Amino acid sequence: MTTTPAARVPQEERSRVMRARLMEATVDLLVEKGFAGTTTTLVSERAGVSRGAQLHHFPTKNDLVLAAVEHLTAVRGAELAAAAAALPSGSRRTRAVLQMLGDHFTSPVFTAALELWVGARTDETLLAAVAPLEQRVGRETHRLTVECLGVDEQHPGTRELIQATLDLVRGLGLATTITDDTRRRSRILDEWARVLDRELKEKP
Amino acid sequence: MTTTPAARVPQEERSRVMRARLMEATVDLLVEKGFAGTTTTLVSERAGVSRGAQLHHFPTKNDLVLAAVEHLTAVRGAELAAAAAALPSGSRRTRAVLQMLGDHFTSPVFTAALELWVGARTDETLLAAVAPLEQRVGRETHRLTVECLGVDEQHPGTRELIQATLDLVRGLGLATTITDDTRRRSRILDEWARVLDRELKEKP
DNA sequence: CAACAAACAGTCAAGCCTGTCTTTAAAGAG
DNA sequence: CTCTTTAAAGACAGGCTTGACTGTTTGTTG
Repeated sequence: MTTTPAARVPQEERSRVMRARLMEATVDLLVEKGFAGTTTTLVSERAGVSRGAQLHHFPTKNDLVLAAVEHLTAVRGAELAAAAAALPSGSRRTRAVLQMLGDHFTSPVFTAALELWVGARTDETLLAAVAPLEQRVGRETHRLTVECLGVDEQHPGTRELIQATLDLVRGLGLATTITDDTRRRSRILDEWARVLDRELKEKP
Repeated sequence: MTTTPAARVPQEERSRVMRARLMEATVDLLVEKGFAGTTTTLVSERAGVSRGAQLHHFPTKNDLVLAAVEHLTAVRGAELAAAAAALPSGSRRTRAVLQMLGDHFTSPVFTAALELWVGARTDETLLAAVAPLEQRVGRETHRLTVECLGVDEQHPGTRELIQATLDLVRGLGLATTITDDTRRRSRILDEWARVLDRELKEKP
């Protein structure tokens, strides 16, 4: 035989797969080794892609990380939307929404995003790419939360309480990266749900 | 002249000064360049200390960073205590306490601490040093907040509300490192102060 | 004042990361 | 079937960081 006639994959598809493998390896490594520990060499090894191929698709490390940021953004959106769809209804809904947010902000995707935020803080180029994306995600998350809770954003104070809720879970997520205290988190969210229900129910 | 008889400093003092210079330079660089960007070479340059002297006091980078963590912890405590002492009394006290916390969690010391947290997440050794210190600081901050607000921690729910408040400002601090939106932060704290006063006043 | 120890200074080699370069294989077009 | 273009592979050099090493100055102690 001269060449294997079986494997006949169009180059567009090949590229897509390669890029996906590289981006996913990047996100994995962000979680595992942190931003600084995510070297291009490790990424290509982890992805099972040769260094040449990697540099063909992503000429510089920034190109790779930027692509990974976009990829991550998409994953984050999908994950959250899925969780929102599976939300129960009834009296415990507020608590369930908080649980969903809490889970999301302690998941690996959050960890990877955290590494990017902190990395972007001292990297001009990365910041330019991360900031707008993050703003979009933030707005989308806000919208989703409002929708899940079924509250009226026009009512004064409501918008701020939702924002506070999101900042709270962000803070909880950050704390979790160092010491994972699930019970503590749970109690806080219990109480927060109570406050939220009370404050928001008066403004239907 | 043979030697300048004027400068006669005991070695203990010299060491102390040198170490302090190095630790402060380290903290500065953490803010400016991030954890990964804080190289030992940069630190010695910034501190105006020779490389030899640096390695004499801190044989490895970890030794240096660990010392910086402790130093930072002390600074954080002092800063917060000072802010607490200057707190006004009266009806707007709750808001003032939140402002104090908000300011603290957006200050350079917080930024440096953030870099250490994130760095420690993927560095076994660093984590072992940061985690216990952070727990101490956390408890101390909690205690201080309770004291400033003058609330009764025994009352069910109060403890969780205080914890939530601290996690909220932590989240706000994290968000600020990417996009500094002072007005947004201010409105959120306004609203939270209102809620807090209402929730806590019922439990004197 | 003399000997010792600590503090300080600066150089050096090893290892790692990034990105360039050359070469080979595969796909698409004529 | 051949030619061109794109994808993939792997070696290579330049730059940077870390920590070890040698030598010098300064303080302390007998």
